[in-house]
Amino acid sequence: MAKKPFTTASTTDEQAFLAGYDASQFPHPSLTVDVALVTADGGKLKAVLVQREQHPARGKWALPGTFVGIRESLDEAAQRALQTKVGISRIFLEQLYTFGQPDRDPRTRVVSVAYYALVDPGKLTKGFAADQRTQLIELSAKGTGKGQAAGPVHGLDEQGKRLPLAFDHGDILGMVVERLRGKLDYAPIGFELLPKKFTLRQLQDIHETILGRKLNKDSFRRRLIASGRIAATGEHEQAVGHRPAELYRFKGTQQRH
Amino acid sequence: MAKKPFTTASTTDEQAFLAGYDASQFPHPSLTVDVALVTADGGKLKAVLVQREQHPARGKWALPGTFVGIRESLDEAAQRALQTKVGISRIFLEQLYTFGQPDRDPRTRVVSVAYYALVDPGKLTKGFAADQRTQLIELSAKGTGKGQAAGPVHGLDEQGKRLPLAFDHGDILGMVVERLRGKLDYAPIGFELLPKKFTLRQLQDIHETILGRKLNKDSFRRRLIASGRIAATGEHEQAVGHRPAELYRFKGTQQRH
DNA sequence: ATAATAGTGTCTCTCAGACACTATACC
DNA sequence: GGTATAGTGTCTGAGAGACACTATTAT
Repeated sequence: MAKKPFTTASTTDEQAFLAGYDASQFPHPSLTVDVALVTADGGKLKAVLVQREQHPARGKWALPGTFVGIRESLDEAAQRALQTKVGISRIFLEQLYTFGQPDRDPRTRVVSVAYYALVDPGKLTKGFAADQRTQLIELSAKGTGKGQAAGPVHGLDEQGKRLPLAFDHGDILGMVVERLRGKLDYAPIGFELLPKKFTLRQLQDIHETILGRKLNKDSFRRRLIASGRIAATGEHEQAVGHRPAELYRFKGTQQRH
Repeated sequence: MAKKPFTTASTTDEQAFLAGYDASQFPHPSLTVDVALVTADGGKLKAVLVQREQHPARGKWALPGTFVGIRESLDEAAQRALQTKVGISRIFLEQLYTFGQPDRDPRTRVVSVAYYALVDPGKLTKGFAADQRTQLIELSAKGTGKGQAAGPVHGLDEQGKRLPLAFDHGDILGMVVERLRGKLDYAPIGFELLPKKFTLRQLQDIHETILGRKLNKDSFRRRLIASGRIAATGEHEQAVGHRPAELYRFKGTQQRH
């Protein structure tokens, strides 16, 4: 086969594809989206997870997800999953990676397109008491900074005890942390985790939480101001017990250089 | 719905999912992989494309692809597509992004997991005369360097005339170029496009081809040698009409810092 | 010897990190 | 005034770009 790349077999396969193939003819993988809704609060990286009530992986924590409808795009399916399972919409949402190991779900073949979403924790705190199965769970992320792998990740309860994740969702969250660390410096990641107006200290806290290490204050300030991505508002924070910092806002995505 | 996130509807949906859902019950998207097999030759970025013989998009050029089998992983499907359609295997292969717009294929709903593969053009030249429909086509990539978007991309024939791409494959190749530019500095991209032993000049040519701009010779040499990712072999190129350069080899992926 | 590219030494500029200092709020 | 954090000015070291120079091969 290596010597004759274009065999009859490959040609008929191609023709079957080109002829307009009937999707119901042989078994296909099922297709879902799973969304890691991530936020940073109190120096901790957290995600909204749903505790499973049924086997398999009963009692373990899973990402909110849904099947992909026959007429909706993947982005739309991810938005619908967030709206339906967490009751939130109009937030930053981006495709991460597609997970398709044949044994990742023991019931049947399920390929899952994973997304991550970012949200200001202030937008999330209301309404979470409604369902005890859905909670904001702290993530354990190994390593620090851009170079190192973060996962797999697991959940942590209030006492720092391990909460197991369902299926390969620990791997998914590990890749989310890695991706956030990698894109932090050149994509509007940090701003999505803060209110519209924020101080440079708050933004630095977000960066430190994602990277898992401390950053230099002076260098961080200079770099962010020089980036042209934020603008001073002239307003200042209030009642903080010390000199109030100026509030900045994100100017929106724009090209540099 | 925004006020009450956890409605009865979402709960029953969850239960249906948890109960172990029958995949054949309602229509699913079909799932394929498409692979951009990319190489750099003569200062041009090229990809292996297949000219379509049938409608839709008849005569246009498409990425080699295949349906995802029910028992194979996505990576395995991508490898199989390369083996079956191009007759090549054991090369660098990495998942890119999953394309799922409902109208991307006019026949039926097809979600495609796109991959990119990198290969030394020396490994590819043999055997391409066998099928005229499968050719190595130059890519038009806009912009330069990391910051700028590259796509959508189209093909170019020997005379520089535009060759239209099928479906959304121009968008896929645009994202491939973007990804290569972004990962070039910290992932073993360049080495995969060269023989095992190469000169620094060859490696710099590869980088310049991918980025679409010239690089500083001195700085490039220092940076690559200091990176610790390559090792001098002591051998030199031969019969080049000028001072022969030393041959280097890639030391393999390893962590720094 | 000449042409052409490989490879080295050094200067400068930019930027991150570090440190010291001043500024301004609440108590 | 005391305390805590905001914000500024300046020095230093690392690394990229630029340039000049030397080295080595084929013709």
